[in-house]
Amino acid sequence: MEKQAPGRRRQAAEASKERILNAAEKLFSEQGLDGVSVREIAAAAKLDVAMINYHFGSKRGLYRAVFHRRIDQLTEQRLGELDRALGHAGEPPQLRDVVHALIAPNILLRSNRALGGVPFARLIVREMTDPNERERGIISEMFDPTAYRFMEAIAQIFPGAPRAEIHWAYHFAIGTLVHAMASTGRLEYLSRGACAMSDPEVILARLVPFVESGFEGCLGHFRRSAATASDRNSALTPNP
Amino acid sequence: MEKQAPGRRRQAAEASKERILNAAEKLFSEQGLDGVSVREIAAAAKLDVAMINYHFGSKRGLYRAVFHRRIDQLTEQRLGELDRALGHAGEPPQLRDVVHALIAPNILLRSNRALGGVPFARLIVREMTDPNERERGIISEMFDPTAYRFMEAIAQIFPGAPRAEIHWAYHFAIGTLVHAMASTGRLEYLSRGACAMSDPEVILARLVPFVESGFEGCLGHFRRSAATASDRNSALTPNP
DNA sequence: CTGTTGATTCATCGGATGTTGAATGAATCA
DNA sequence: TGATTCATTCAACATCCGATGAATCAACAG
Repeated sequence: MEKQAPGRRRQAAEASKERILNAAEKLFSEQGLDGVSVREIAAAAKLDVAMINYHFGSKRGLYRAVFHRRIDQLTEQRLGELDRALGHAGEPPQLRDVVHALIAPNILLRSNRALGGVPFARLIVREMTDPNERERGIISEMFDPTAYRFMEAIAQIFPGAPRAEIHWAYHFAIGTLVHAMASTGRLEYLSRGACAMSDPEVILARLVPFVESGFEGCLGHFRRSAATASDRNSALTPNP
Repeated sequence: MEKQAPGRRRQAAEASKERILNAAEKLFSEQGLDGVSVREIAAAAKLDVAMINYHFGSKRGLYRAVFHRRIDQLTEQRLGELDRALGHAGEPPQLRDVVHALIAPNILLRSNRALGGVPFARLIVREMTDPNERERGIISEMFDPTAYRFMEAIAQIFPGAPRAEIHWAYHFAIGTLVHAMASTGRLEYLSRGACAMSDPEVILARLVPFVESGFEGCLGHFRRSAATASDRNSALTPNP
């Protein structure tokens, strides 16, 4: 027998891990990996310090675990919406739908505590803007698969565009998205409260047109023009 | 006599401060405020640990000084280009010129070591995406004056646009810019080297059209339409 | 030359850091 | 029930942290 009733033991242990993960997610998002001590996290979770190393091996292990708890769900949401935007095969999708699929799950995440809420969104921003992110590989694990799929969708919409130009435009679009996820409060501060990031639909109604137009501005003149010989047949995904 | 020849004393001291500032700028940009110890900075500057507290009071004081050394020069550049974009009074400026003035100095900064180069650019990104930035106030000091002036220029181009919509679009534009300043290496990584951030002109030739189109997408339909009564006469800068 | 100023060095302070091994105790299993 | 597993607690480890007061030394003024 391998899959029995959870057992009060494992169940309690699992609850402890969740308490630690919740405290770590909140504190890491506010202060950064190096700005928080394991003692602070343990105190916030109302558990002993040693529990963190027992359950997660190390502080770094806990940091990784905070992301791992959310990765699958977020990736699933983004790819699901992309598939819906792609619709039936053969026909190029609408740019607006692809941009919405690219952006919406990440913005809606902010107001959905089950998906991590603002703390997890801030944490993603922290990791995405950290020049030492590579050595951890969390961003790659989280976003590489969706990135190439989204760029393929963009390539369908602008068939003549060289792959490098698609990468540039995609990079800019992600930048716009990341900053919108950051919730630094600077928009509210500068606008003296005239703007608020509390309603995700209010954000999306403005962010999606901005990014959509950005793509058009970068790639629009490739829409119906023929690709040059060197650009044709260049795959967006890397070759083995 | 108060302003004599510098004196070898002050001159040597000033050189020490510069050594510390350079080391701190590099290390803070790579590892963050909490990721670097004053001992590491002192070692990189080949000076005693106590020198940091002697010259800058505290670690926080050094952090602030790293920004202060660059603030004036950067603000001057940005406002100078904006003034040139605004041209002669009365006539609305070209959107492309305003966007270029908004973006170019920050991108050119990356390849100009005298302005801080990539390290200072990364440091700005770190500070801009930190939710605890407010308590330090560095970003406000650095960007508030220019922000309002740029938004006024945008308002001239889209006379019917409500101030809140201008704030939204400006916020998105800054996000695109900030991510481009980050130099995370992810663009190069995803594109397998097909794109590179080394040449600022290559970046600007793509980034400016992206942001320009973003503004158009958000505010374009306000360009020649009349403002509503509630929007008219609403100043962009805060009232006293 | 003499006394003073101020930059630099040295040693050290109290405390916080991540991590660990041993002890504890309760749920689980034979 | 008795043995065992394992989550949890406790105490401690070695190290690093930011900061400082006293000592040192050279440049400067008179």
